[in-house]
Amino acid sequence: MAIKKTNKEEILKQSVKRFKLQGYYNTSMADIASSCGILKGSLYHHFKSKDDVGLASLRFIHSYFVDEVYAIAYKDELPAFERIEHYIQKIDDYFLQSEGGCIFGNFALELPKEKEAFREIIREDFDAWVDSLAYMLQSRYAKEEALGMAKEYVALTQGAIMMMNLRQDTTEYLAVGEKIKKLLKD
Amino acid sequence: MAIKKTNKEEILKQSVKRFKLQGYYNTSMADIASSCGILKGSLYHHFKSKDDVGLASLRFIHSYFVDEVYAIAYKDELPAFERIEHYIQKIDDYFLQSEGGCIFGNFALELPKEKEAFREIIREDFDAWVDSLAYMLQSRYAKEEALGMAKEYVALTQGAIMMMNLRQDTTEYLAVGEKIKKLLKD
Amino acid sequence: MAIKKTNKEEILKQSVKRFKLQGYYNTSMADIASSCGILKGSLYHHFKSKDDVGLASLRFIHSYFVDEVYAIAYKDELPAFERIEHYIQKIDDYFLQSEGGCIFGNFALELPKEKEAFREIIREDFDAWVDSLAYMLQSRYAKEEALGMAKEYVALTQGAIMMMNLRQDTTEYLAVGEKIKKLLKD
Amino acid sequence: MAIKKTNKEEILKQSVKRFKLQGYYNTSMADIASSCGILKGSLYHHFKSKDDVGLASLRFIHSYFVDEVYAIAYKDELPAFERIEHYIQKIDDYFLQSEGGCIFGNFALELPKEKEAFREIIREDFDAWVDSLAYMLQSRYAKEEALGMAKEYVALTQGAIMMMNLRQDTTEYLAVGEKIKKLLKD
DNA sequence: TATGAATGAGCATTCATTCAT
DNA sequence: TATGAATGAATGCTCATTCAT
Repeated sequence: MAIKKTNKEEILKQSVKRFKLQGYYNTSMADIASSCGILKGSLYHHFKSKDDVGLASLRFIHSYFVDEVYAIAYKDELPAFERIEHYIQKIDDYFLQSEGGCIFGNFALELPKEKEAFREIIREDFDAWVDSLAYMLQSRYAKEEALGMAKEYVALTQGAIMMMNLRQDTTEYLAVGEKIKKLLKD
Repeated sequence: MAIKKTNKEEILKQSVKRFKLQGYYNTSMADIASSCGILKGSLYHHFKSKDDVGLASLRFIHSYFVDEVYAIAYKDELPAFERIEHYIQKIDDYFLQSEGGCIFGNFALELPKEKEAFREIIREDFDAWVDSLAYMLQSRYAKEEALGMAKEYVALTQGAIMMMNLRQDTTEYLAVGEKIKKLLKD
Repeated sequence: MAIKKTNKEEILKQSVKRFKLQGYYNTSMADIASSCGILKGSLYHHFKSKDDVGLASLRFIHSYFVDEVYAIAYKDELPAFERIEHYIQKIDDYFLQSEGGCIFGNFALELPKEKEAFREIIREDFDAWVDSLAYMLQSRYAKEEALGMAKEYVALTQGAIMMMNLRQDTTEYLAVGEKIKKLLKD
Repeated sequence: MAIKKTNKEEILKQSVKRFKLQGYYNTSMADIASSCGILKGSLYHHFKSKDDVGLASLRFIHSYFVDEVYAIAYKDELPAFERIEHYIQKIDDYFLQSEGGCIFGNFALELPKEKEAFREIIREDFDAWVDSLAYMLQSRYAKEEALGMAKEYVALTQGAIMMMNLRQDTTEYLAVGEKIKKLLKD
């Protein structure tokens, strides 16, 4: 799952940035290539199509979240509240610093139903997000209740990112994180 | 050679449908025209550019929501709970029956920052949504509290629509409506 | 030859203005219509095609020059120098006041060989110009010499108009008129 | 699928030919591409827009005249009359053999004022033409007089090319060259 | 006559993709 | 791998023209 530390990673970093800021269809292979300082023809040495770049971009970010964020939830050696604090911190770091919102949410709303391969990765990421959150909540809540709460918080976070981008105002988004943490606070 | 008569409203209905299902950039003027049974050149008799169609599409749906949905909130002759029940019913009718989610949310996540004219209408709609919801909640809650709740519920609804589309499952979305209604029940 | 004093004349005035400033191919029927305050479809009640408008525009200006300018040359009751002074005055009035140069010269250089109907009217106008000028010069010079001089002056005037438009400077153009007048001065 | 290799110079040769015969607006990118045996999309590998092709066409011909024609004027090691004979010979070679007249004059009369970039190159070429001609004439005439003569001859040549194209008759055009040469003869 | 809607072809430009070098 | 030239289809848009009202 870990992307090889080749040029591919640089291309994915640039394409994720573009896709988040401009959308998938509004980003051309030439845009991505120019962000990487290469010609668009050269992109095809690394990826066999634009969809391939798009899918790899999703997988790239998914890997990051799985390894660096969702993993925190399962560190059973730490108390749940410490874990959730760190978890929310990591999520905030990502969404507050990188412009353009969440590539999963963006692609979910932009791409048509037919792009099932994309939707599958997006679902996979949201599932991993929900599961990790629910895992922490189970330290206090029943399994089903924790799952319902987690689902709601993931949806709410996506909505809050949308509003944050639209209004250029972080308060609403930050309130969501606080609310989640309060669920395990005492 | 047979001349068909189209009107702006018909074009907007078709374009909204396309934009919601395929996204803005992935929908061509030819797509819209073919949905209307006319040639793409003929579209330019009614709208001067694709952006013009996009903006008019947003205004068209915004008008519908303002007149048919948000207006319900201000019918002071009815008890608040009756109003919110009707309000949620209307919103559900729209989002459960029309495929492709919410054009405001979709455009918010797809279009780049530079398309400020689009973002303005989207913000306007979300504001009207929040305000109308807050107005009903003020029958029981303080002004500030009601506003905060309303904002959260609009964001949550957008997130829930995203998940509903992604998972083809309405339960999470429906739960949001129930939760709002519960705020005024009893 | 005199254009009926209907709306047709107004259309021709506007189309000549547009053609001179923008060129023939760069002027659309919609441009002309908008200059007249009507819709492009309405133009076809007066002219059967764009070429028809173009040809009528040439004939319109040709008529003006024949009646109002070249005719001066043949007023045998006046001395030749008085005639040429008035003649040059009229030509200067036209080319110094109306922007965009000479529609005959412009069309001569823009339109392809295949537009023979246009070229014929242009040649007709230049012939009438040369002939009228030569007629005055014959008061002092032999027929052949006068004709040669006249041809040269017409060509020189066209070149001078080109330079005047290009450099936004009338001195070179005005020098041509003075030089012609000097040919009959004493 | 067979890939042809085109170069910029070949494209410019073909575009100049088309522009001279058909005019700028009446020549499509597809026309130029077809003259080069490539597809219109491929043109954009070499030029970023039609205006870019047009400007490069002007610069291409301007370079030719500067290097191959105007330069003759400054060969001080040759007597002025020999230089002017060679100079006029080169100009005649160009305008008598290549159909469609002078691209500078054609564009000057066709393009609207707003295309200032085009007009600048045209002015530059005419200036270089006037200056080189004036330089030779200064071997016999005072500076100011020589400059005035040169300006007149350039304008006259442009007018004569217009008439030559219109009447398909070279006599008037050739007379201009003879007249210039006579200024330094004897 | 004038309007307004439509046509169908054409325009400049962009796109994802291919491939010889 | 990277380049640069090419492809062929598509895109948004404009055009001259037609015609029912």
